[in-house]
Amino acid sequence: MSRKYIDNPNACTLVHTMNTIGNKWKPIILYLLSQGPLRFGMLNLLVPTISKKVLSTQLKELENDDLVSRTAYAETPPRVEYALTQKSKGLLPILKALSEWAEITYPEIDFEQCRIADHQLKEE
Amino acid sequence: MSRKYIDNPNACTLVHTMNTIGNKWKPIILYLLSQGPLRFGMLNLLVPTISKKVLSTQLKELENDDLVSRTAYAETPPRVEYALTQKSKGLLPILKALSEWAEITYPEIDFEQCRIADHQLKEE
DNA sequence: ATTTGTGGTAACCTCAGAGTAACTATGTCT
DNA sequence: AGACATAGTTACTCTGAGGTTACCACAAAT
Repeated sequence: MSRKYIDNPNACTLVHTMNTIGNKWKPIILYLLSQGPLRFGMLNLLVPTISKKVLSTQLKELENDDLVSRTAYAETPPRVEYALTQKSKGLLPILKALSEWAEITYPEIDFEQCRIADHQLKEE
Repeated sequence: MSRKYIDNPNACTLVHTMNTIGNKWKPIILYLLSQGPLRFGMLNLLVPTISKKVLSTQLKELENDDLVSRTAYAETPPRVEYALTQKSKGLLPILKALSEWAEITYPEIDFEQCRIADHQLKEE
């Protein structure tokens, strides 16, 4: 047997990457932050179907993996801003490539349907 | 509010991509197949910690998404070969980029530890 | 007659991730 | 005094992805 799992450490890094960002919410969070820092409440507005608990968990995990930075301002009511880090900025072109790949590969899927989320958004 | 979920359909395609290949086993299956077609049993050997049932499920889903082709030969005992498709071949450079990103971003992680899987492999 | 090899399927179980709803701290506004 | 706003936490439930074990069909080999 010439081809062995042992010869494929790349597969391991892939598994790790998927464990890190390959879940239901993290790609979308990273994508939204790619356009600038956002507050907790604004993230919650932009992704109306995520619960505060889950959003909190995801952000904490992203912070642990150094993919998101958290800045709390000592005000009342509190203000907390989340932003991308150097590590996650390196990920952006890859996320973009994944996005384009899906668009090209599955032209029959209407990705615009996400717009339903718009109904739940308020104007600023 | 200028930045809306509605303005970010890219995020939707990301979610879709992650739903399609962002789970525990599919990236590793695709990566192994990138070096050539493999039979069911060989995939099971190369990923010794996956159960036959789960491997079967994953391959079926990949086939449904047209990311893997399944060729059964009418022999006894049966022989079935799995291979990448045009769609998944377009994914390979992106998977490679993800892999390299993880290696560069998390240099403290020893991705070589996957080699433990080697103990369970037999020579061909 | 029984075992072997291959590529599965069926029935069942488990547990982490996700969801829900209520609650908190703090200062400001009415 | 009470309501409001932000950024959470706590306690609870629920779902489904993944895991385990046993079994099947078929022909060839022993």
